Amino acid sequence: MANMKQIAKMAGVSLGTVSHVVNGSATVREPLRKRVMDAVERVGYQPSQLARGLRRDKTNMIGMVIPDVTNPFFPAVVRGAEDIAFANGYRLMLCNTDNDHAKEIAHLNELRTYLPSGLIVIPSNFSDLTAQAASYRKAGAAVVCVDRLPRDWNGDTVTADNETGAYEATSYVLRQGHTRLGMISGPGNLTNAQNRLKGFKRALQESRIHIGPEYVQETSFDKHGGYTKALLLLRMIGRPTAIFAGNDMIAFGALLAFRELGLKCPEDVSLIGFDDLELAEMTSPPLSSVSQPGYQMGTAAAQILIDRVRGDHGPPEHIVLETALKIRDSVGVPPAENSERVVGAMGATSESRTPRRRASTP
Amino acid sequence: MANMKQIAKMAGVSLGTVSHVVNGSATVREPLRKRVMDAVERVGYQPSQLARGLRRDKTNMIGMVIPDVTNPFFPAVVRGAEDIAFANGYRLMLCNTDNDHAKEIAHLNELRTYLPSGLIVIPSNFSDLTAQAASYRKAGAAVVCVDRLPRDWNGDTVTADNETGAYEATSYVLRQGHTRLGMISGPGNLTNAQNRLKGFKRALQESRIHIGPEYVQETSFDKHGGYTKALLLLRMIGRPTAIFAGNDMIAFGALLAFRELGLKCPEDVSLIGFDDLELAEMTSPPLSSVSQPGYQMGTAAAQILIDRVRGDHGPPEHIVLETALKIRDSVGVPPAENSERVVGAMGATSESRTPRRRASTP
DNA sequence: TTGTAGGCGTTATCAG
DNA sequence: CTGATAACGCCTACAA
Repeated sequence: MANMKQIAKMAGVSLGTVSHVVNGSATVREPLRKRVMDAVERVGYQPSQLARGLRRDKTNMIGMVIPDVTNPFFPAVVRGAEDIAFANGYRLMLCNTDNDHAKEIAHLNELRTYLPSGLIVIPSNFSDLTAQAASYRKAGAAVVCVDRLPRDWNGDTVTADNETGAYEATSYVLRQGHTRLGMISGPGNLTNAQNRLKGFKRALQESRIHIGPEYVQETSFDKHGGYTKALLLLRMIGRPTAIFAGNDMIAFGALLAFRELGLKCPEDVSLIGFDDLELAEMTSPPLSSVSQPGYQMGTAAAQILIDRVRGDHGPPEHIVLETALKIRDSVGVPPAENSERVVGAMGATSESRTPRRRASTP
Repeated sequence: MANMKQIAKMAGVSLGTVSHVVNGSATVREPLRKRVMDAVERVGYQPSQLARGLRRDKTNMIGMVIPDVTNPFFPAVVRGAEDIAFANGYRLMLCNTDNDHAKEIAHLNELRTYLPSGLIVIPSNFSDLTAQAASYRKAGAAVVCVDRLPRDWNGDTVTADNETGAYEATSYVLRQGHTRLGMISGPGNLTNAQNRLKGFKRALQESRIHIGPEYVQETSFDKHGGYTKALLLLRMIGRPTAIFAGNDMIAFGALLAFRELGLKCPEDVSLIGFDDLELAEMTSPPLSSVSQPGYQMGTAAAQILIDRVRGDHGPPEHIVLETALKIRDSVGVPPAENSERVVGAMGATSESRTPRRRASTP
């Protein structure tokens, strides 16, 4: 690959002049400039990002640290970030933490040796990024947190308005006449799960509806958790007539549980999710859900990051994106009180009937 | 961040010695070695990947170029690659091409200036990577293609056994008694789509079943394409009693079309997909599909790449992974011949009822 | 306006 | 076995 020295020789100018025209760091007189540009064109010269990064103490890379690309909500965020990054000449280094804080730290430590311009992080469970972020900032790199926030986070953030979204979803369910609601919430230490729970409770409160603590179950943000907790909720005496799932994956799991118990949705139980994944409309019945703008979360985060790199030293930004209630067919009116069919008597063996994980071929 | 010079000073040795102990490039006597290691530990020294890359003419980065992370099949591949990469000290730079060859080329060109160890690419439509790959190889970087192959590709490959998978799926459908099959195939220029079509045709041939060319529709690998083409197929006189979808997204679109036409699956039409996405079991009815090991495709690709970097100069590897037929509920016996309900009379306005794209919140 | 030269943090070569 | 020292490709004072 060609380098500046070669271009300089070809154009009959000094190496420094080449650098100046390439970077516009000094006005070079037209004839020289043209000679340089011609040489650049001719050999398709591109400056080495490595050398440049070494010299400038900063590369055009952005570390993107997420729990798991395989989790259907995150790719949208990644894609949004990549689009903005690419449009501005930045590249994304993708890291999966599996929600493991140790792995997260490991990634952050290694990433730093590439001198990225910044980090876009969807924190893992129990994340504490303050120390790491401080170290990155000292090196002139920006760190923005997305979707959920680590403990005591004081930097830039991009989140969805989880509380309002949950509030609206719950209110909608209440308006259909339900009074015994259940919630299958995400991990209690995740701020997004916390806020959705808060919205849920606020809506109940405003309607002066009380539910026992056993109606709120906490689990991980996945199908298996939703399945297990839905089973639990539905086997209670006085089972909920509607369930608010902390996210769509949980809702999908709940749907599996409904199916297993022979309960029809929404005739026997109503269900509403959060995320509005692309496949929510494919389930049976099509899932009502709170849509949150994953792609925009990514673009917003990348944009803040790039602004910071370009010298924006203002106070921390806290972008909160709106959610939107997406009504489909999974919420109906509550069943007549006396129609509650007892289920779950046969449930003793249900542990072994857990939904299969993704099939794998050797 | 600490550098070698500082470590050298702390340990009271020369810079070169530090390099030797860090890289094991020469045996350093124990006392010295220990002093160096202590200093390294104390300040948490990590070598600059930038400087190292500049010097070695190669970094520990792997460019991962895919059509779109947002497409549910690809994240598994990415994840597989990232796991192997991470375990070996490599990082992934993720690039989305949107199946646009120009964008693909742009990515490859820019990536090169980071001197990656190699590239894992899921080629775009009409991809021709021969020139680019040659240039990468000349620079000592490896290039492996995954899932589908560019025109005249002669390098390492990792693919699924698409033809066999499609053959088995089709045979299974035929065994249920169907004789009028339709196929909604992926883009004709994609090798994976071609091979699935080939498997489909081979199964038909072996059963001596002939279908007119209008029973094979080609479209893009997405829900919208599946929806449109399914509508078309189902409005034919003598419509197929079973449809083989080129991938699950197409199948999902077909399901939407069934729903719109009031056709029950599998009573009125059977359907089978390809990919076995995690959400195939959530649809109504649960979708039978050919499962292909995306994660393993990623790990295999990364492993080949790393082997190459480590000096494996053998002939091109062509890894073909097995698929597995996943039987759920979307394939049944064909409906009685005279029960074909005419549909589609009201379909004139259907263009406007296209499935919505993902909702976006401003 | 243009050129020169030092140095970013490493690795690798080559004396000692 | 250890220590200088010269690149790697680029940017940026500073000098001309």
